[in-house]
Amino acid sequence: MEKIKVLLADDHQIMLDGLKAILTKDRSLAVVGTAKNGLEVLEFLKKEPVDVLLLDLQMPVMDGLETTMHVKKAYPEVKIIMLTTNDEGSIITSLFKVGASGYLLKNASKEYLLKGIKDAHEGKKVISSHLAEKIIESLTEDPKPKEGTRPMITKREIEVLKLIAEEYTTQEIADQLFVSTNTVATHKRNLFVKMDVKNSVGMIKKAVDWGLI
Amino acid sequence: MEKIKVLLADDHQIMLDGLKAILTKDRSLAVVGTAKNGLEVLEFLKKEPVDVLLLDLQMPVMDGLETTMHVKKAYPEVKIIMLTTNDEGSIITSLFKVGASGYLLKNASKEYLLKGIKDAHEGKKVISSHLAEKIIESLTEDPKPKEGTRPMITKREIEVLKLIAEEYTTQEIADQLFVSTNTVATHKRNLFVKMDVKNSVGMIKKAVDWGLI
DNA sequence: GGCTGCATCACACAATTGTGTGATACTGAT
DNA sequence: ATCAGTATCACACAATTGTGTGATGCAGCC
Repeated sequence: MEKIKVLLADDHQIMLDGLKAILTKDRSLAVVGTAKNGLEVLEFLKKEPVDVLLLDLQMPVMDGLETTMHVKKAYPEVKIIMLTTNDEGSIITSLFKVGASGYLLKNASKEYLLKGIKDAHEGKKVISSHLAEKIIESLTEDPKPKEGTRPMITKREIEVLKLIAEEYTTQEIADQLFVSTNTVATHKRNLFVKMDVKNSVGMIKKAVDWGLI
Repeated sequence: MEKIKVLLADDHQIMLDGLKAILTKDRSLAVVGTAKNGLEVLEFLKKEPVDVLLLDLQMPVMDGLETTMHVKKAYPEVKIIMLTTNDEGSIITSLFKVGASGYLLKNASKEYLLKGIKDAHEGKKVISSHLAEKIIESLTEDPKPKEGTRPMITKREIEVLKLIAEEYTTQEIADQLFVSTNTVATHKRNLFVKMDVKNSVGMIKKAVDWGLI
C-alpha cells in the first residue's frame, strides 16, 4: 500500500523533531516535510501533494485555524489534524466547521497519534477523549444560564406547545389530546404567563430559543 | 479504598450475567444488584445506595431515558452510564441533558467499560469514540444546504415579518410602518403563500429556520 | 407602450385567538 | 390532613387573525 504522506507544522523545532521521530518509525507513514508556520505550509503544498497535515494550533504568522481555512479551500482533499497543548475547547467547533479532521492534545500517546493519522486519512474525525468530554459538557450546559430559575413548564403544556408550533388550531389540538378546547386554551394562557409573552408567536419563538421544541 | 457500588439494569439476563462476570473481576468494583427494567432500578435504590448505574437504553416498562430522569431527580449523586447496541445518536444530547454521565456501545471493550465506570464515578463524562465522532459530525454539518430555492421575499414583507415576530399586532405594525392594517394583512397573506404556512406561528418558525430574523 | 411585480388600500365576513372568572378532581409533598 | 400544583372543563365576550375579492399607482423592463 502507498504510504500516507504527512506534513508537519509547528513553530518549535524540538516538537518537529519529536514528531518526525515517532512517525517515521511507522512503515505506513512518510513524513514528506516540515513547516514552521502556516505560510510555509501553503508554500509546501504548492510544490508537493500531502495526505495528512499535522498542524500546531499556536503558531506565529499564520495560526492553525487560519491555515486550516486556507488549506481546505485550495486543497480540500488534505486531511488536517490539529495539535494543541492546552484544550481551550471554545474554538473546537469552529475548527471542525472549517473542515479539520481531528483535534488532539500534544501529550496524546504515540499509539493514539498514529491511529489518529490513519483514521483521519480514511475520512474519520478524531479527537482526544478529554476534548470529547469538553464538547459534551459545552453541549450539555445551558446556553442561557442567566435564567436558572426558568419557569417550570409541565409535560402537558409542552405537548400543547409542540402542537401549536406545528400550526394546529386550538380545536385540532383539543382533538388530538382528547380534551376540550377550553382546556387547551387554559394551558395556553398558563404558558403565556409562565413564558412572559403576549401571543403564540412570541411563545413559539421563545420556545425555540429555550430549546423546548 | 471503598469499592464502587454498581447496579446493572438490562432486560436480557445474558447481558446481566456477562456484565456481572466482567465487573466482578475488578477488585475496585462491587456489583450490588441487578434489575430488569427502570422500575426495578428505582425499587432497588430505595433500599440500597449505589455509586454507578449501568443502564440499558432499550428496556420495557421504563426505558433508559425515562429511568435516568427519575433516578437523577431522586438521587442526583448516582452516576449513570447508558449502554446501547446501535448508536442512534439523535437522543445523545437529550441524554446528557437529563444528567447521564456516559454513553457507551455494548460492544465496547472490557477495559473501556471498566475505565468508563471509574471515570464516571469521578465525575467525568464518558462516551464511545464512535459516538464522539457522530456528535462532531452533527455539530459540523450545515443545517441549511438549500438556500437558493427559497421563494423571493420582498423588503417590505421582511419588515412586517420581523414586527410580527416581536409580538406586535397587525394594528401596531400598521402604525409603525405608516400604512393601513389592510396593507399589513395583505403582506401577511402573501408571506403565508410564499412560505407555505398556515398561520403566523408557522411563519415565524420557518423564518427563524431560514435565518430571516 | 404594455407587462410584471411591488406596495398600497377597501370592505366584509368567518375563524381563531386571547381573557376574565370560576369550578372540580387528582397527586404528591409537608 | 392540608396545601400547592396540575389537569380538566364551562361560558361569555373582546380582540385579532385570516380570507375572498377587487382596485389603484408606480417602478423597471423589453
